[in-house]
Amino acid sequence: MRKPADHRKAEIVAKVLDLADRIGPDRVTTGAVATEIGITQAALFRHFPTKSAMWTAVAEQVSDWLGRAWASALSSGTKPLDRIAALIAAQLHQIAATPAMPMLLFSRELNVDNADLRAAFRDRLSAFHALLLQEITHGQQQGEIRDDVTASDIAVLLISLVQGVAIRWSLGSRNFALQDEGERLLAVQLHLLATKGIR
Amino acid sequence: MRKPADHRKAEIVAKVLDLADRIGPDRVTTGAVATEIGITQAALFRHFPTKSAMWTAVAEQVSDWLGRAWASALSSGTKPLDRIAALIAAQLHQIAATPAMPMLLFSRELNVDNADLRAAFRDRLSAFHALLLQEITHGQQQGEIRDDVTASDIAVLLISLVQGVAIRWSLGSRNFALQDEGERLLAVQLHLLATKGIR
DNA sequence: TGATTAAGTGAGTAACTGATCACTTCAGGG
DNA sequence: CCCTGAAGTGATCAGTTACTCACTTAATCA
Repeated sequence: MRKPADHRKAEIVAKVLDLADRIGPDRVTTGAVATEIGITQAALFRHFPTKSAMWTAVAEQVSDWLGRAWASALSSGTKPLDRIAALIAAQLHQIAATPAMPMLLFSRELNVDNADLRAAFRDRLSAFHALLLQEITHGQQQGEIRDDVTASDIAVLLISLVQGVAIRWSLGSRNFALQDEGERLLAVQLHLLATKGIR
Repeated sequence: MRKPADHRKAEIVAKVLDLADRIGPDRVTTGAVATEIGITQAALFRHFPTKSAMWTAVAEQVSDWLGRAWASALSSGTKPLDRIAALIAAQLHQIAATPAMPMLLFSRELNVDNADLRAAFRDRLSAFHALLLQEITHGQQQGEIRDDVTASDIAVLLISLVQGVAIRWSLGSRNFALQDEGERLLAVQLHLLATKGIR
């Protein structure tokens, strides 16, 4: 059962992500990936020169997904608060669909072995920060968001919210719906931020 | 150069934490620990039956530190807001002093290999949540904290703040002071929470 | 048709890791 | 003074992992 190269590559990337979720990023071995796909371990190296290259391909895949999700979030709604909520929701959705992501952020692969992977994720995170910052600033200019707190601090608080919920979801055996819980807390935080007329 | 058993045990635990910080928790090998201490790899197993046991000892050490830090934080100040700030500051201080902790939360060792370790950390996290919850509730009763948001949600927001800052600090090569940045953001969040008289 | 070549195989290898074991060293108590 | 037992050593083992290589298979196309 031979498959054309691009198909196999995509299949490998998907399996790496799947295994990373099920057994942890640093437990993903070339052997496990290969046998689960149904080919020999040696065959993997026909498609990727090294194991690191597989992870780099995974990072590109995830980066691509995130980019698309953000773009579509930004094109929904016109009010800054709505767009912010859409951005956060997209982020939560991506994490739920790629449960290995929180773990991946702290994996040995990313932090020690693969500098490219690390750089890729850092770029993506700061891009998200920039997008949020822009919307928050607009929100403050339009009076939707209180301006007695700097936009950058608000962005960090919102990003932290996502990460905190994701961690709790990840460590807590995923015993609640990440998306729902995240959006509930987001509503709370946005309520705090929208409240104008400080005493 | 022989050392009494307790001293060696403590030395091993400290070295495991040190190495976990420098090269990642899952890269800590018995060989590396031993040679950095200056003994043979085999000698480690005079003090711990398995490698897992070393990690369990590490968890007990960290748990102990956290417990003490929280207790001392709670005994400082009388106003709930002060005590909350002290709790968060203690947490930030512990993370800064034990930089391996965020990574450890997502290590293979904790998530896959060592169920005891996992349980120990989860217990500690929920204990922290409980402490925060209590202080927040007091704060609401005394009118220091707005009560149009549930205490539990506030607790999650504060914990998320810590985790979010820790992640940013960890991924960003620690290019800012975790403690300062964390306390600055905490002040912002507490400002949002303290503001009464919503319109 | 026959040559080319991408995809896959099976059998390896070198390096590393956790753990074991027989043996040595040495301090303290009877 | 010698005996016991804790602490350490050096050699070694079995298992795992990433990666290699000579070789086969099969689809494509000139």
